[in-house]
Amino acid sequence: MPKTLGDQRHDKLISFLIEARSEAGITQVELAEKMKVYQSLIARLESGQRRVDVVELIKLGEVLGFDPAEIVKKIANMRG
Amino acid sequence: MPKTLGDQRHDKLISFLIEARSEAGITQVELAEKMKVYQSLIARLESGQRRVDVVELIKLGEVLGFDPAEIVKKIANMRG
DNA sequence: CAAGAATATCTAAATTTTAGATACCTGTTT
DNA sequence: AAACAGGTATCTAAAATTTAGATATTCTTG
Repeated sequence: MPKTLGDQRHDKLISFLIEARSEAGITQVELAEKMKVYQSLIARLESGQRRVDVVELIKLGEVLGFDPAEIVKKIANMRG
Repeated sequence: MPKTLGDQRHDKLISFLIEARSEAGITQVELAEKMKVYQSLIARLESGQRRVDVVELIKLGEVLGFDPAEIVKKIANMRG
């Protein structure tokens, strides 16, 4: 298992991303298409088996319509 | 070379991180110690050969004393 | 220019990520 | 209840990335 994983903040990030996709009303397959990756990758991402890099978070924000800085602010205030 | 690399936003992120360490007045070795990684890893990071994950950015903010949300906001407003 | 500090580069091993296939739900239709 | 469908999760092997550690290079500053 990757390293940053298991960190509370990573978990929070993940649940935020899942929520964001849900609110955007699109499926993993659709999100994958827009991000030009495979659905299995999105599944792994959302199940916390993969880290999210900063630029990727920004891209996800563009696709799903959320403000990446917002979520960073939220999770930054948690204890690791 | 990693994927997100070469992205303008990644480059901007990197230069911000370098600047932040410089302002914090610590060396790569010291930063590495605080982050519990090797100096070579910090060097790779700062030379843009490695992605920065979201939780890592937050930790860097804690160690170097910057607001991670701030930098995300800044670079999010650039074109990829 | 020498000495030391700081940063960069290299390599091989370890870890992680990926595509692609396939399996697993959870409804729904017949 | 069986067959189907849409959506998500899991598996595997290959590809890509990351890492530690060693070593080299590049500053500084006396």
